[in-house]
Amino acid sequence: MFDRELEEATSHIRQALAGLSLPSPEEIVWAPIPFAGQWGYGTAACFQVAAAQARANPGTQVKRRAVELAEQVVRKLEPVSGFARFAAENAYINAYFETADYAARVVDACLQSGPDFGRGEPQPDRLMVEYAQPNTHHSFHIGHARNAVLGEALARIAEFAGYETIRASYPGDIGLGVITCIWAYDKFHRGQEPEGVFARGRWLANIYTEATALVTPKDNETPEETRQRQTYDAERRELLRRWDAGEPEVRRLWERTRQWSLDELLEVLKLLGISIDVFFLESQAAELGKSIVEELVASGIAEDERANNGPVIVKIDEKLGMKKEKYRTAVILRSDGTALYMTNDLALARLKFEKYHVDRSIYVVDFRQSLHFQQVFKILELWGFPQAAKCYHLAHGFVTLPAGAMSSRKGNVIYFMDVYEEAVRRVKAIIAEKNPELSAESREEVAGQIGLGALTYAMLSVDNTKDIVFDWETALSFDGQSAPYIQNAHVRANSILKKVARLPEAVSFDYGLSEHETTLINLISRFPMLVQQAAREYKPLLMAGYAFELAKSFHGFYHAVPVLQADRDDIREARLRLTAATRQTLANCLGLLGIKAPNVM
RNA sequence: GCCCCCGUAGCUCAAUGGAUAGAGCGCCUGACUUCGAAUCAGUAGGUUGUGGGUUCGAGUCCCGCCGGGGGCGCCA
Repeated sequence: MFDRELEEATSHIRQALAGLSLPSPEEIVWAPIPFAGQWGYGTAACFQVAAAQARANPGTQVKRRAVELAEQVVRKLEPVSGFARFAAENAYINAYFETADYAARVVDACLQSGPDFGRGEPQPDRLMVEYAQPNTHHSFHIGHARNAVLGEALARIAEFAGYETIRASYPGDIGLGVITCIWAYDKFHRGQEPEGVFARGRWLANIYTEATALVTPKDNETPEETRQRQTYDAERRELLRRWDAGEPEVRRLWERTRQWSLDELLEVLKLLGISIDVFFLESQAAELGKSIVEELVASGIAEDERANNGPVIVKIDEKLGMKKEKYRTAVILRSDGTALYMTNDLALARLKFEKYHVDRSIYVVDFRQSLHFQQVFKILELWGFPQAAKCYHLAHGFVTLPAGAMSSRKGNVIYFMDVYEEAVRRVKAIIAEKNPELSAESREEVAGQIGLGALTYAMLSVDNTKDIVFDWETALSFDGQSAPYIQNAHVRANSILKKVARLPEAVSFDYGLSEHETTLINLISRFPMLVQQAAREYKPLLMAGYAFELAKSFHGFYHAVPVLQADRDDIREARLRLTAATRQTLANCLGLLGIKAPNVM
């Protein structure tokens, strides 16, 4: 927002240094001055110059020299429009903005752009973000929710930052686990089908858990139990073979139950505000994958050990000439010729590049699969895909329970819908207490927005790499650093603004601004740059932290600074516009996180 | 054995190589006849696991060690 001014200041500094017969650093970097209350940007350029001198003249004290230099440079600096003054402080060169101009420019720019405030210029790269890939025949749990919420936030941020963004989902709809579920369904529950999308999905997931228990060896099995289990195991493997052979009866059973899971997935995604552009199903990738394996064997990248009852493998470290084992050996096709996860991911990558023409491909998958994706990307590289360098595995931590990992197979999972419903229940109780006059209709809508917001925020306010230990009180916290706190700031801003018929036209901020106001304006001015940074670093956390900062500043402002009751009309108008700009920025920022900004709560 | 991630306040977590390492929760003390108290103001809390190195400057980068988690040929 202040690129032009800072560029001008940069060239002035270079001139001043030249005037002192000193070389300029290659790059002069500006950062916001950390002290609250006064606005501006500062640069540590003098440290670099002093350091260079110290290298030439040993014995030079760098810090003292940097302080001297900053003072000398500032004395020689010509005024730059937009800046009130330059100051040498602590060896930094600080440029302070013209208060009234700066405030008006920030607020006007925000209100003029409205929902587009912070949106970046269109970028040439096309991105695909792949996320929300639970297996079918399971039910959507809180760990899936973290993945989905994180991927969606990334997609929104990338899109807003200016990249054309395609949202992709890749449910795993086949594999021995899926077949095990179908086997048990057909054997013990044939023809049954509960009412309701969520109830049905959950019911199917329970069958999966029960079925897994039936085929898993137990301690202290009786011979009778062992025989039974082995029979069951043989049955499900036979079913997999029949599936692979394409038997219509098995396929129909599979497709029907799969649809139950996909129906549930779509409902959950809808609830989360996620609209996927491209669905890849794992089962559809197998055929292409197998042909790719043949290609890799033919080109000498892969080795076919099937003649010796082995699988098809790629010795990645060897191919790369690595001394230490790092990427190891990847199995890309089973010895019986059936496709693996790896087979399918190779096919999928190729589809992304060749059919959807993506320049950058982002895989949002938990970090347990880091090696898998490193192998995929390296094989793509060996294969000759230039886009391999632009594949990125966003490895995120997973959601565990205080007692340990969740496991669909073991059935000890926290389902997303249970948490969501509990969140809504709690929010409703609070509304009943704090805002009883809210209409029943609004109450329903708002409770969903707040409850889901709290849950979403709890997942996005932790850095990608960290695990989240799920507990109800933390996940559904409505106080402190939480979505409801931020949403409440939005509501409070709105409650002021709805009392005026029309927002005043652009006004001057030429009065003594309080620190509360300067802090707000400073934060608002930084939003567009932050969007770019979050997109570049794949870090929704930055937006989550920022939204809280902004809300906190607004709450402070709201408490201490009168808006409607301001002493003078011009101050009142300026503060109304500042309030509106804050509301807009809060809404935009929450929107990037996939969190709704209600007008009442 | 090898590879990846993490270690910051009692707890949960922040901090583009830059200025005095910050929030929230919890504890304690205050503020609603006031634009909505789901709020605000204040108190207390630190040898950033550890030892070196690079740098004008390191929580951040490099190496070693300690501790925790994950992964390593036909699960996904």
